[in-house]
Amino acid sequence: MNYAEFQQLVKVSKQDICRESFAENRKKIKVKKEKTVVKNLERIFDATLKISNEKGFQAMSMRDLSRETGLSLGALYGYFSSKEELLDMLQRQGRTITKRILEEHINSEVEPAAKLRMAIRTHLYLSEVMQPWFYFSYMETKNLTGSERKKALLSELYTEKIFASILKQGQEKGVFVSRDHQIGAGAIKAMLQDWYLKRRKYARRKVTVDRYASFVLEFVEAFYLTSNVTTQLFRLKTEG
Amino acid sequence: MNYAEFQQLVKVSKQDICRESFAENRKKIKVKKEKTVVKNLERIFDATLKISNEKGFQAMSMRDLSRETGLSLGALYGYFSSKEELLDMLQRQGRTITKRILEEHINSEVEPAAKLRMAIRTHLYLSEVMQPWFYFSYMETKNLTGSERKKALLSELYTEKIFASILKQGQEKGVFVSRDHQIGAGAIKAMLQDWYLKRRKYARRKVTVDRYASFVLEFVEAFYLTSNVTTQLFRLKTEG
DNA sequence: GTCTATACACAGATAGAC
DNA sequence: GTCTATCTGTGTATAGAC
Repeated sequence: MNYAEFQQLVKVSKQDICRESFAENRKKIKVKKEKTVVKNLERIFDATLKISNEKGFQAMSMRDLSRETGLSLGALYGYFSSKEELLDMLQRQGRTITKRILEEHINSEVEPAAKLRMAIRTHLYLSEVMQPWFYFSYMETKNLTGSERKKALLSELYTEKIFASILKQGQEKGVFVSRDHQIGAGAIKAMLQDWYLKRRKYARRKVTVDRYASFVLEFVEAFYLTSNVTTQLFRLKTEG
Repeated sequence: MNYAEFQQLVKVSKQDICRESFAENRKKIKVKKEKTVVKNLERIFDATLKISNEKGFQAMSMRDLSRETGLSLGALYGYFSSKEELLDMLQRQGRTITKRILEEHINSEVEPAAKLRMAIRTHLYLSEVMQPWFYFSYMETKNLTGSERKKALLSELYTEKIFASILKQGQEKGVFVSRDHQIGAGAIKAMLQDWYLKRRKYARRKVTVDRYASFVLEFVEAFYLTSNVTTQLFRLKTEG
């Protein structure tokens, strides 16, 4: 799985989910032609991400969104019934794609060390392709209300649990050193988040996804991988 | 330096800087009695942090702030001339305290490994005492404009540079393994940020600052500390 | 389906009494 | 110094023509 294939995969998923989402909300959405809905919903989502990531979702006015999408104020309200609903739809869509793709990839490995590598790489690739959504989701979760907020927070914890359970499994099998796996999972997640939250920094420094992925992996493996200790010793002896 | 002493230190610093800030902006601030200014400015700052961290600075209305501080709308404008200026003042104040305290502590150590430990511990303590400000600063930087935005971004990079230069120094002296110190500094900062951005998570799990600090240190040292490799080998032999 | 025009609420900010 | 009352702009959302 290389990066180009990954991009294609996400693009297909996006449209799939746009259609699914349309089917679910057929009653709420006034516009009835599926082709029109899918086309315009994607423009609306992209524009929302663009503007919100510049100045925040609250600060984005419907007039801003109208300008960016080329649709009038009235037309916009054919696709959602309130600004808050737009936020909910966008968050839901991203969560669905993320969950689907992460699970597919991680389940393709069974051995803990390989699973860990796959999970880290997949998450980085995914957040690279969908960077605007990841950033948006992180920054705007606090603006959600009620059940949508709950779901967003659960989804955040879900990713962390994936890493925690991989670490735990590896410890039980003896391939990982016995160290706090919950805080460790949080630390891994923090590093993965930095990739999409500080993307400009990494771009400026010309750090690629792959290089970042390698770094995170080495970092984590130096701490957790049992076999790594001997490797380090070897390096120490040969290098000086 | 324990946590209680640290709290006291920050509290004193806060009032100091409130007075300094008042001296600098004597022309802008309409209210003239220093005692009144320092007292009310602190209430205003605290209320702003409280409300903003719940729903964002943009979404906080001046009427919200009036309710929370107990001051009327008119009275509030005696302390700043616009909502944006309030944001700038608050960000500036936090940056000043942070920089001052971080530098004081880090400069008290010279040896790289000790300096690294001190830097990590101090940053965690500081962000624990000033958690509302750290969270606020992170979330609202994008709402700043012009020179204030620039200063905030520079200040963010400044912290990272501290870690990068400690790592580099250690590598030159041979106490740290030769590995990317720039990405490493970013990773350390990401973990430190997680502490104040996800504070509720850690509180729920009953993870204390000290335990988190120890974890981060062990994690980082496993990767960078030259001498650690032999320690790990020893542990591996004795534990199984 | 999409447009323009507009209703209505609420935001930030100020004036002037006390 | 602080209050209440108010000005003016802008926000979300809808109505009704095309």
